[in-house]
Amino acid sequence: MRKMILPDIDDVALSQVLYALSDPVRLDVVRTLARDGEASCSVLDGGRPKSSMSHHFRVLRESGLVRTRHEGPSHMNELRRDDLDRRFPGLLDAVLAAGDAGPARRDG
Amino acid sequence: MRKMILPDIDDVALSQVLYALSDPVRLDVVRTLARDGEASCSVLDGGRPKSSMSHHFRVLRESGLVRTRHEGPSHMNELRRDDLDRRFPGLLDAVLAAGDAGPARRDG
DNA sequence: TTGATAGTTCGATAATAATCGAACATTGAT
DNA sequence: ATCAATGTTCGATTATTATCGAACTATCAA
Repeated sequence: MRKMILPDIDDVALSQVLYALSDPVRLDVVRTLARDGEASCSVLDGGRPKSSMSHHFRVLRESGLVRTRHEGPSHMNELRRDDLDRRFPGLLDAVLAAGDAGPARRDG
Repeated sequence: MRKMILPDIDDVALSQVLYALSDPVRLDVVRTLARDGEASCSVLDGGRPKSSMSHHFRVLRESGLVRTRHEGPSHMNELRRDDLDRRFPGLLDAVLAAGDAGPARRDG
């Protein structure tokens, strides 16, 4: 396995973070991490194939949203809250405050 | 021309807004509108083809970010700040506070 | 070493989106 | 009606991304 990516938060572009967060699967991962503190990849996969999730975790890492550390055979993920709050103040809070990702109304 | 799209802000999903903002061209339009209040499409095109910009404006409208009104032959665009601030409190502020879209560091 | 578990990487495919020229529509002026 | 200006829509192309099986890597236990 190649070295884990952990970009300097100052090298991350806003567009990059917004893009990473714009995918419902990844947004759901971020929400869960915000609520639960940290979790392994398998806990967060929602039944999706490992290869699909591995892709999403890579996007989350490259965009500075998530840090992954190796803990035995599993990988524990956590939000880079401090880094993000410093680099993009209020952004993560606003995203997490938005509740679920779907429309606020169920019907018209 | 078909009727202008102006979705109820409650029908807009967070993912949708984040996606719309994740494109540098569209993010730049949003920044300009936040600074200047309103502007026509041609003022905001940055030299790009009209058809490309028309696509971006449609994405911005469909995601609830921008409202377009017809003013003579030109179309004036403005941010839906109040709607957005109510639906996603703090989000637009955080995005606009982030300064330019690129990495914070020019070099390493 | 063998096996089980947890993720990554690779490769192929399908889906989505960006780009942009050309044709069309709308407005306002002459 | 004709013309110029402003955008939209259409259609085709290209580029990016999501998805996922299969092969591979790493870790731990027996």
